[in-house]
Amino acid sequence: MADMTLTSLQKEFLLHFGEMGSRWGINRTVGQIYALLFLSEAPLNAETITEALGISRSNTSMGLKELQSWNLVLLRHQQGDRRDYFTTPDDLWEIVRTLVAERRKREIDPTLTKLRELEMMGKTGDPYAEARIAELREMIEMMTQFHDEMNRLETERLVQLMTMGRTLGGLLDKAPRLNPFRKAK
Amino acid sequence: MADMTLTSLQKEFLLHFGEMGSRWGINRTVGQIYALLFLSEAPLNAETITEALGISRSNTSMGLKELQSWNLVLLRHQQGDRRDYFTTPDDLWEIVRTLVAERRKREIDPTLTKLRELEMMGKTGDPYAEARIAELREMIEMMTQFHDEMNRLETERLVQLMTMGRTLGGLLDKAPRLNPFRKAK
DNA sequence: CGGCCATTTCAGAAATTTCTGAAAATCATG
DNA sequence: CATGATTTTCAGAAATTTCTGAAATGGCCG
Repeated sequence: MADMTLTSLQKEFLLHFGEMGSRWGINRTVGQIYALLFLSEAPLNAETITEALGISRSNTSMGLKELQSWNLVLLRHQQGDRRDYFTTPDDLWEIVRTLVAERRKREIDPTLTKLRELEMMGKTGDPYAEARIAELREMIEMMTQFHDEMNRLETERLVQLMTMGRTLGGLLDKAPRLNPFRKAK
Repeated sequence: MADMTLTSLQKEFLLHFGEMGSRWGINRTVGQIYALLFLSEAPLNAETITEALGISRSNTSMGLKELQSWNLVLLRHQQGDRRDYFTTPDDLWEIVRTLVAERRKREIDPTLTKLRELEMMGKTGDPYAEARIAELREMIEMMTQFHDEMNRLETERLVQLMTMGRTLGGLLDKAPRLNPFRKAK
């Protein structure tokens, strides 16, 4: 295995990601595996990760599986070595796009589906709840459509948009108004 | 207590929020309490919530405390009744703003602080990790600044921006370019 | 002050999630 | 198709989180 003495920088970063893991909807181990890969220039194999983090080999396997299900790691192979090596994308913007897409898939889309389903139920004798649900569905649709738009922009454009600062408000004056939308109460 | 027979619409919505709770970083009970308040036109007191959800009074108390720490519920009082009554804001945009702000506070800000702290460590003998950490910090700063900007817009403007659709890309051509930023590799 | 109603706290019980070691599956290669 | 290296699965153990009932706290009113 590559020498797996971690620098104090790596150690601290990795412990932080571990602690934050629970807040981000992944567990400590998964957070730490990700952090380790993120800071490693070269791809790492499961055995190296296991040693570096002092966890069981099976736990590493499950953690990597979880990261793969999030599309957060890339699988690489080395010439003449059958083991799997993992990395994270170099491009941070790609990472963020993936993260947002996956979170949307897990945290938003199922709710959108459920809301549409509830609206299909028809009259329920609770007009207030029906209205609230419809309103919520509309808002989520608007936000996911906006996300789709942002996602369509190339990275350079996205950065341009994000660094616009105060101009954002003024810019809207120049935009044609489409889809006039009722003002929120 | 107000009659707490739930309609089937309420029941389904509430169960869904309960299930999603874990994905959203709150627990089932907290999700259900929020869902119930969200669909109720009138504010509810703890006893009513307890009965409606079939949980213990103390669990309700803890759940409400959690929701208050997220600023997701409003406390109301009724004339001649000493009990606390809770609701959610009518304005969904306000709810989303709060949600995003709180998530940022819990999920992003501590990491930003930690990254800055790690950068203070100075030379660590791991230039790649140092560079990666700096790059991550820069990106998070850019995104949080963008969030601050969006947050500064009034709701009407925000809706206008979000409903712009395809025009978004074209609009950028009209914007003055500030802060040219290196293209991602 | 004392009684009463409402809410919070908290220690332990219950439920859920995470982790491990051992066994099973996979799969390239001789 | 047998071998050995690698990865995955999975049942139970360990750790963590959530929930409860009982006791403590808080505060209003007479």
